[in-house]
Amino acid sequence: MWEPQGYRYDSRVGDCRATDDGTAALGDLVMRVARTLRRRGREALTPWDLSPHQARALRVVCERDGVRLSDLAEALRIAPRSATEVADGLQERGLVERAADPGDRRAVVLTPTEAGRRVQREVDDARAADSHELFVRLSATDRADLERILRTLTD
Amino acid sequence: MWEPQGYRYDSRVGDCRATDDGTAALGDLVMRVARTLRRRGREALTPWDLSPHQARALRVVCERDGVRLSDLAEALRIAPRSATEVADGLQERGLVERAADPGDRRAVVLTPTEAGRRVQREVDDARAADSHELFVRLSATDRADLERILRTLTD
DNA sequence: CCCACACCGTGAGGTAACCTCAGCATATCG
DNA sequence: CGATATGCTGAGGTTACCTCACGGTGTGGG
Repeated sequence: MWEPQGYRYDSRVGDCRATDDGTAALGDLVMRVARTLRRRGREALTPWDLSPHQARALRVVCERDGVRLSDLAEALRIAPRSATEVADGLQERGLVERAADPGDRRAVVLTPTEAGRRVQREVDDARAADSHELFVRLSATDRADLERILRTLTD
Repeated sequence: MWEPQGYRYDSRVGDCRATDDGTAALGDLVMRVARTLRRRGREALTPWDLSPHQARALRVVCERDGVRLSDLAEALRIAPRSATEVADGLQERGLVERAADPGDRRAVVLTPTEAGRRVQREVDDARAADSHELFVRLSATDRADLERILRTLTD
């Protein structure tokens, strides 16, 4: 019985070796939690039939309220050409609109439609609810500790 | 100036909303650290020209010391057919060997070659060193707290 | 002023890593 | 012993990337 659901780049793995001081297991643990988050995030997106990338693109478009395709590519860390395709997908779904940049007639700016803005809000709420559901099991002090510790790891 | 290096499914994002109790930011933080780990893990793999998936497959083969293709597929959470291709890649590099399963002549078992075992050990060491390098910045108590907290999130 | 040059988005076409389906060889069970 | 299930793989499709080339547009030096 095989079911597709899974995606690539998991990296949750087994145990570590003797010489270790626990740091290897930490990496695996983080990856494991991240995998859970990613899976749930993907599932949370299905009602809108959006890929994670599309959701991210929509978020960028809504946040900056008008993005040039090349800027979107940079934000998404994909090649400029690929941003065209992401924009196509969002436009097909009626979530963004293409318009000529008044300041530079070569450029195309993506702006959110009303539907796009609404979907973005709903997706954001769903994501927050999902994250909440996972982390609410921690005590308040654990949450604070976790945040502090993770923050020292990201700078 | 565009450089490919990046891969998909990042999901490190901006801030959360007012109604929130910090749980949303926690999700983003975890994803962020995970992204760092994944990137570094990928970079650590380049000397052997292995994809993350191949490294994972090699690990499974070495751990279980002889895996049927269908079991590998299950471990990797990919379709059985796709395991054939992963095995092809590893075999081309001389890291695993195909052999008929003595107990079931339909099945093919993958066994690590000597080179495969060595590479697996080296990759594992590199990964451990990498994880160490990241987490060693934390105090011992922070590391213990982090491990404990993450463990309560994975059950 | 204009022309070489850089930059914008996109068509064309390629690749990697998945997938499903069909088919052959083998196992298993009534 | 035949029906049915299982294990691997060839053939071919999909998706999400990529590079290259091109036409339309800005820009700075002669």
